[in-house]
Amino acid sequence: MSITSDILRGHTEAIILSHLLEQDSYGYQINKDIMRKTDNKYELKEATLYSAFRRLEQAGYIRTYWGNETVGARRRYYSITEEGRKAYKSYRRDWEEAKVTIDQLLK
Amino acid sequence: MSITSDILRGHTEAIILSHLLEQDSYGYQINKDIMRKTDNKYELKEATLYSAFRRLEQAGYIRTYWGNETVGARRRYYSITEEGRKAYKSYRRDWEEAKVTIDQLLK
DNA sequence: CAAATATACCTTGACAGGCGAGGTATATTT
DNA sequence: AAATATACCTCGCCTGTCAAGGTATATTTG
Repeated sequence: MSITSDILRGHTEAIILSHLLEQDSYGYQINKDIMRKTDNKYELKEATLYSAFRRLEQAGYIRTYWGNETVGARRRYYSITEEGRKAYKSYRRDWEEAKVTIDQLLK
Repeated sequence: MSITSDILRGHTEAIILSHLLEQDSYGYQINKDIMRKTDNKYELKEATLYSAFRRLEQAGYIRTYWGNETVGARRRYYSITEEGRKAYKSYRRDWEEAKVTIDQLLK
């Protein structure tokens, strides 16, 4: 793991939203995807993930529904809302700007 | 202000160390420098700054001494230690890697 | 077949960093 | 005389991360 909690902080929600842009998904899957995508360099801890889901739902950025699995454990799916897409875009702009600014400040 | 507290978090110490690489400085000046460098887009709040100084000193990354001003308010200067330089370099590597990873995760 | 592992969900409470709000003191400007 | 600028500092709140714990089902392994 090379990304600290403090760097992670503030990106969690955007990372989740980004994933949901592609397709609806559920917690366990999102978690695995992130690890796979980053060659296990980055792991969203479960507690972090679920608290982020709560915030995103609260904010109206995602909606949730239960999957209709007949075998295996039940899955709670999440889908991004129109508001969520806007929030994602806004976040992306902020991030591009923040990167430049931080780079400046680190010389 | 375009950088949120959550994005800022985790960069404060590195930003301070980076400033001290150039030359010894003091709190008020560092604060002003950062605002100037970023066209007021970024401000390190005083409470944030001073608590970071405490942590950096605790960690042995900076040393502190009082300036010998004869007029005006006294100044507490900070200088970076050899350990601090190492920490800065380590941080820089992490940041370069984190940028790539976060970009990946945001697609 | 019992135990371990994988899939899948969730909560609680501790911790740490950012920062609003407040404070002190000196020098200059209005 | 009051306001502003320079310069320092502390207290306590807030919020996001996460360790540790829990539940339930299905599959693999010894």
